[in-house]
Amino acid sequence: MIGTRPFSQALDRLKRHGLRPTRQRLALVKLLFDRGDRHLTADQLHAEAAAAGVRVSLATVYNTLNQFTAAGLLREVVVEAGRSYFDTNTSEHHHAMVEPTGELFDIPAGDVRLSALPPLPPGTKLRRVDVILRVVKSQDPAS
Amino acid sequence: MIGTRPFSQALDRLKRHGLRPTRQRLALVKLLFDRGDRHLTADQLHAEAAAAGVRVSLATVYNTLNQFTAAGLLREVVVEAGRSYFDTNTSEHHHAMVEPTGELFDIPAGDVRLSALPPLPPGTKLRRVDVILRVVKSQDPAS
DNA sequence: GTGATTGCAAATCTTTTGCACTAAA
DNA sequence: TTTAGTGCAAAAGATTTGCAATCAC
Repeated sequence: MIGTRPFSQALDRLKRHGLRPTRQRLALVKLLFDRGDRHLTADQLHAEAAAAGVRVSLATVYNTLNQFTAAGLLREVVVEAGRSYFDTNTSEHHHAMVEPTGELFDIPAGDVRLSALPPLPPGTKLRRVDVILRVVKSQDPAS
Repeated sequence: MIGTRPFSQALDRLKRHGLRPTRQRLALVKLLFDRGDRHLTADQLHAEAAAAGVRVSLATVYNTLNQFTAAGLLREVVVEAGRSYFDTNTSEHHHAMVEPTGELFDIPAGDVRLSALPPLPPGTKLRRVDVILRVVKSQDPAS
């Protein structure tokens, strides 16, 4: 029965990461992962939940996004001063960000070639590399 | 007379960018540029000013940093969710950021080679590329 | 039951803004 | 003078937190 698939997928995803499957978490997991790769702020997800008839407080959305990130379900993307995006794609990749709207697009890791690593600050090791292409809507739509 | 150099340098820098040289701006320019490349938050600069005996309000520090950035004297760097750094190095370069302290180090642009540009979102043109190496203090200081 | 989770409101943190006052040109 | 710049306090926006009520196990 295909209709039950999304539910068990969401449930499995939570269980796999040791998160108790509450009504709110199940709903948020579905909103996040049922529609491909997404970049959402807490506020956007909260609005989506409301639109979908799911009652969740904004505080719970924040807490849940942080838990999901800590559990490895999501990745936090910081490209603008006062706003955090949560990315459902946790595999290695980069981002293009459209100014000033803040829209995000994925850039496959393979599309950006980084030379041999530059010297790191002493006593540190590399955890991750983020490449952000900051783009603007071009005045000339033909170019 | 060498003693007057820093003063006229600060004054020139402001004049060159069409900024009226007030007592506060002169003091902030000196704090920012007399000590090599720096990455500072508004709060840090405000604290430095206070320590140096310069009376400036935090609001003025924020406004001044934004004006300096708009005038091209500084560059804003966003690497952490709720905090903006201002970089006195406005030439092309990248950053290494130490977690979780937030310390920033410059990476020369030449140390990172980017392949041919990946396809950009349609109707946009590239404004800037930011590369952020996220590093952690290594447990093993010898490595 | 018992401990984890939620909702709400209040608190926190960073940054911006309104407005009367002060200083630069 | 005239206009730009400053300080203060209040406002704004994003995020976190304290605590009582609720839910999963």
